[in-house]
Amino acid sequence: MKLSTKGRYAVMAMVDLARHAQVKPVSLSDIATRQEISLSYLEQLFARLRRAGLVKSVRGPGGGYRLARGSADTRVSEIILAVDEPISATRCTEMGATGCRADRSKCLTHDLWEELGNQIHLFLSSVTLLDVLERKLAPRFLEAPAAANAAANTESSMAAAS
Amino acid sequence: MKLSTKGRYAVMAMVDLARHAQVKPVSLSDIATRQEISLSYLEQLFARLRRAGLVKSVRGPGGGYRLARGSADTRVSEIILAVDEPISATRCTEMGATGCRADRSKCLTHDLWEELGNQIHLFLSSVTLLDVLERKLAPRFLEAPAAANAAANTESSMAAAS
DNA sequence: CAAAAACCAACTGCGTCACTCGGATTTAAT
DNA sequence: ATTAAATCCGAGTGACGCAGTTGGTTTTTG
Repeated sequence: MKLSTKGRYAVMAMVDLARHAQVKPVSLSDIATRQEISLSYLEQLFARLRRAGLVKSVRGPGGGYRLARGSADTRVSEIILAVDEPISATRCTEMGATGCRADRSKCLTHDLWEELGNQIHLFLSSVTLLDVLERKLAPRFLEAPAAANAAANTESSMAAAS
Repeated sequence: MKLSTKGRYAVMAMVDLARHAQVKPVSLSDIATRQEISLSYLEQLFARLRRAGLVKSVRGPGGGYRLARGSADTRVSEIILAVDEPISATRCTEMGATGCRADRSKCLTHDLWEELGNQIHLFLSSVTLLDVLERKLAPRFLEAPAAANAAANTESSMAAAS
């Protein structure tokens, strides 16, 4: 999962859409002025979002976009995956068993990137548009037991010893 | 924290260095052939790693690089922060209280990106080079999902972020 | 019909990435 | 002393994605 400002723009726009599309569809020019994003750039982003089935469009005057599903059923990870094109799979990333698993010494880091991708996806798919609107992000990640924090800041001995 | 293939190259090289620098320093040409990375590109990466204090250099024939600290005391997050230049801080990201906090509606997503950055940094700083070598990555993150949530309250995660 | 909106395609300036080239310095080995 | 191995250094290059622009077309409402 790629993390770029492009995905951030898309999420900003989708949050704006979820916030203002209560009664009638929201035009992209409204979002553009509110979020200070270029209209044509928004068009490109929403073309992808529409193809991904995340929004529905209404053409003609008074038209605009609505969420295809509810704001509680639209996850941030879906938005980012919709607008970012899939990773280039340059070296070892994400290629199948043939490309990388064969040579173990070269791809010691493979598991690391895979697990990092899992973490990111886990976090972003745990947050819905409604969560962002209500500023409740990923309660599972904010439970914050103090013990975990202490461990997180001083785990050098742990990691080294084990 | 930016995630690019550049940081991945740096981590690959540093893992290779940690693996082979037992007795004598490791030359970049060795790493280049083993990891299939261009030598001059490695030179640029190691210039940054050296400036960041992660490696030490030995010049002349038989020279090369060593880890400045032990492999158990070198964290993946440090490597990535060393080679990736700081984020461009384009729109709202990471700017202080003045830039973004003022307009709440525009930056509903601010907390989301901040927390995502915290998650990524927390994960990558919990993995050392030794962990990668021994394929023990962040046992806390591989436990049962309920207990594995690396939780961070605001202060500690800010402190860890940088 | 006119205006508002979604649609669409092509192009542009810019920055980063991964890499190359051509050196210079340091230092061990002969 | 010479050679060669290595780090250092700066400049430049092709490709690519990002963010935006231009200039339309279609659809639909009033």
